[in-house]
Amino acid sequence: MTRGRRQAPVSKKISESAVRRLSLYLRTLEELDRAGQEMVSSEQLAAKSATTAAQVRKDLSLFGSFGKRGFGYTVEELGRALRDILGLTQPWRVALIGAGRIGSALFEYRGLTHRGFQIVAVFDCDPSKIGRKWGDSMIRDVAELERVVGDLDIQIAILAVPVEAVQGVMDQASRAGVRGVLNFAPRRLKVPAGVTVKDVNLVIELESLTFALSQGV
Amino acid sequence: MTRGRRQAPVSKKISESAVRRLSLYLRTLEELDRAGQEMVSSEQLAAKSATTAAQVRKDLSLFGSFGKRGFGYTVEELGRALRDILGLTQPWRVALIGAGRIGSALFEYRGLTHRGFQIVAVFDCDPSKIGRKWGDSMIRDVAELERVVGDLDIQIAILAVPVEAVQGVMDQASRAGVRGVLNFAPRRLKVPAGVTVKDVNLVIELESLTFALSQGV
DNA sequence: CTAGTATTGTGAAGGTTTTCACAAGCTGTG
DNA sequence: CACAGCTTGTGAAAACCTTCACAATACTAG
Repeated sequence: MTRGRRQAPVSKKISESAVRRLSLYLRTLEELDRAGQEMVSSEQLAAKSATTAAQVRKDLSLFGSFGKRGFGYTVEELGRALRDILGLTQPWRVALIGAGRIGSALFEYRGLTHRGFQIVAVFDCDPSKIGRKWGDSMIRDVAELERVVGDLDIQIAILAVPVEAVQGVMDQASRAGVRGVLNFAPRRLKVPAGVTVKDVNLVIELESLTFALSQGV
Repeated sequence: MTRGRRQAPVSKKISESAVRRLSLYLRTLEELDRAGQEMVSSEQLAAKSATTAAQVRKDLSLFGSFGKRGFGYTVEELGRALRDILGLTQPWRVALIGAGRIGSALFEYRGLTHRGFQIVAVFDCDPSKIGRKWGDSMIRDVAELERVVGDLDIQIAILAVPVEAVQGVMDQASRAGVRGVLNFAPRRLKVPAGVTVKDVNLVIELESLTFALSQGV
């Protein structure tokens, strides 16, 4: 073992919220890097990520020791470490399922490719859409999902289909070997073990907003 | 006080996650209602909402007592109670700021109006978009934001603008009297006290997904 | 080389959320 | 009416997460 950064203590269980903060830290670090800053303290990282210095240090300590006592963290080095922890050193190959409004917005969203998420295939079940060109890929029939996921080595699926269709599509996707899913339909999906799902649900966000607003009255 | 349901014990602090679960329960109840079911047990509600029966009962007990021992909850009555708690008895008037891809997808999204969120004004700063018709409203210049928010009695703003512009738009919105904000731009907003912000950030969702996937290896 | 300053990394304390387990209470039956 | 069966509502326990506080340590200046 070198005197450099230590690796993760053991495989502890990491909380969802800790992981989300790591993702925030990474964004902050990228901003600092663009601004040309080389070192950052837990204090500053916390201020820019809306948390506390102790929380930052605790979160990082779950994975190792990345700073220098008395001086803080190297922006670039900590960024690399976080990318490593979050699994962002490889590019991820993503299937977008559903070429409606949400699908279209996601397809155009630059933030995804910029972070290493490549949408390598788009699917729909509407015959009037299948065959149309989006960017330089073509909208495919969702019936081909199983074959294409294998052929293109796709690991992640984004489900942007109507709620009635989503469980069926999910079943196809998991049979095809997709291991991670970002689900925009407002239904809790049943998935086999080994498949991870994250839900994005605007109504829940809005309702937690209206709850807060009504409380405040 | 009648022998009916009791009201909230006192004004305790309610956790964000509890509120989000209430929103989930409400959706489950609406599904059950459409299916014609009249009663539901905490057990069943939990199964359909991906949590535990004890959690359901604890969450509800934060606000009062809505069930009948030995029999469970009346689907319709509990639904009404949850709508009341979440502040959904009034319709909410929403401004959509940003008429790009995301804005467009949100504008078309039926789920919002269905839940009582009315998009009563759309704004952009791109002169080529201002004046265009979307549905039966017109895209307005974001410079008019302050006046229109007052005139139309808007309480909530959805920010679907580029990250560089978002803090400026937020400042305008809070000056205009908006009290709740759903922010799609990947930047933590600074807001005056009394304004509540919820962030929606796809990159964080995807990165917590890739974290899980890389761990699983 | 030593003293001084700054900031990390981390056990322990404190706080919050979830789970457990059971008394309380409702309804149908005999 | 009394009893049996079932499910709620809720204190108490357990698990989990955040904050505190300080020893360890890296670097700079003298």
